[in-house]
Amino acid sequence: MARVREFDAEEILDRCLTLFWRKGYTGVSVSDLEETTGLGRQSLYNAFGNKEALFAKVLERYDANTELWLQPLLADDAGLATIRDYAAGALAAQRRNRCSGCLVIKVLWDGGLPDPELARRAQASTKRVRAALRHSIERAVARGEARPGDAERRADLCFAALNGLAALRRAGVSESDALATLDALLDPWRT
Amino acid sequence: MARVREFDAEEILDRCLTLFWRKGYTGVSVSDLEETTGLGRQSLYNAFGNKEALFAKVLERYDANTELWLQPLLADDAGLATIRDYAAGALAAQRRNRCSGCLVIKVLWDGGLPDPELARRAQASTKRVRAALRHSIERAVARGEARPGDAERRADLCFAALNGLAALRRAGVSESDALATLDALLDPWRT
DNA sequence: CTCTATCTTGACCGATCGGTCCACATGACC
DNA sequence: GGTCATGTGGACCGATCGGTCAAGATAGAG
Repeated sequence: MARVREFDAEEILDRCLTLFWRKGYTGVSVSDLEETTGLGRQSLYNAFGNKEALFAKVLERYDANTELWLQPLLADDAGLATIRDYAAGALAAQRRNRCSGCLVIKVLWDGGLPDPELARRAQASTKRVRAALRHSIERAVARGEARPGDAERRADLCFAALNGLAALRRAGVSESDALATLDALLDPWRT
Repeated sequence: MARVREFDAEEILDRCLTLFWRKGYTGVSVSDLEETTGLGRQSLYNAFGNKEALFAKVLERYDANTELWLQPLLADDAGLATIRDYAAGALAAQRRNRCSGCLVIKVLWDGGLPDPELARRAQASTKRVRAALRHSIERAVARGEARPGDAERRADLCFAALNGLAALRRAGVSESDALATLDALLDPWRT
C-alpha cells in the first residue's frame, strides 16, 4: 500500500548491538544510534518503538548469538579444550568490536535498565552460559579428561574467571596473557 | 578572616565514594551528589573544584582504603586463608554499600573518565592488588601451604575470579555461594 | 563595632538527553 | 495517473546534564 522501508533491520540491529556492547545501555544516546546506523531518528522510532524496545531487540539478538557460541559447549565431545576455545573466541570478538566483557553483565552492573523484565531476562541469559560450562566440565570428567569434582562450582568459577578476564584486559593485560591466565584455572583440573 | 566551612570534607568524600561505587562516574549526577551530601552545589564546587576533581579525590580515598585492605595480604604470614578473608571482606563491604564489584574496574569498564591520567591511576591501582595477591600466594608456597606454581598467573587468576564473583552476584548467586566458588579455586592449590 | 574574605543559597546558563510533531517524499493499489 | 498509508528528515519539546553567577549570610581581623 505504501512506501517500503529502505534499510535492513537485521543489519541495523547488529550495528546497535556493537554500540551497546561497547558503551552500555545508558552510555548510548539516540543521537549515537542515528550516527552509527545512518538512519534518521523517526526511522528508528518507527521501526523499533523507542530506545528501550530497541535495546530489548538487541538483547534478543545477543542472546541468539550467545546460543550459537554455546553450541560446542553443549556437544557430547565437549571438554576443557572447548571451554578454552570459547574463551579465546570471546576475547577475540571483544577485541574486534573494541569492547570488553559481556554485554549482559555490563548492563546488569550499570543497573540502568528501565524495565525489570529486561533485567530478569539478562539473569536468565547468564544461567544458560553457566549451565553450558557445567555440561562441558561434566563431559570432561565423564571422559576422564578431568579429575572428578563439583561441576556446578567449577562452572560458576569458570564463569567468574571468564568475566574476570575482561577485567584483566581493562587493567592492561594482553589478550594472550589473559588466555594463559584461564589455562592456570583449567590445567590443574586435568588428569 | 572569613566564614568557616560547615561540613567535614572527609565525611562528604565518603558519602560520594559510596555513591560513585554504586553507580559509576557517569551514572552519578551533581544533583545526586547534592542530595546524598546535603550540600548545595556551590559548596561542592568551592570545596572540590568540579565533578571530575571530586571524583579524583574519591579515587584517592578508595585507593587509600584498598591499601589498608591489602595490608594482611602483604604480611609475612599471609596465605590462601588471607586471600579468602580478603574476598569475604570485599563481598561483605559490597553488600553493605549496596554495590557490586570494584569501583576502579567499573569506571575503567564504563570508559567515561574524562581525564586519561585518572584511567592510568586506575590501572596502577589494579596492579597493586594483583601484586599483593601474588605476595600472599608466594608466601603460601614458601610455607608449604600451597603447591608450587606460577605465582603471577595464579595471582592474576585470583584477581579475575574476585572480579568475576561480583558478576556472579549480579547474576543472582548468593554471597555464600560466591565465596564457595572462590574456594573451588583456592582448594586445589593446597598441599 | 566595621571591614572583608569566605561560605552558602538559588537562580540561571548552554548543551544534551529521550521523545514527539509535522511537512514532505515515496510507492503499492485502484 | 490519482489516492493515500507509510517512511523519512528536521524542527522542536520538556527534563536533565555539568557548570557559573550574583546576591545574602557569617565570622575572624582590625
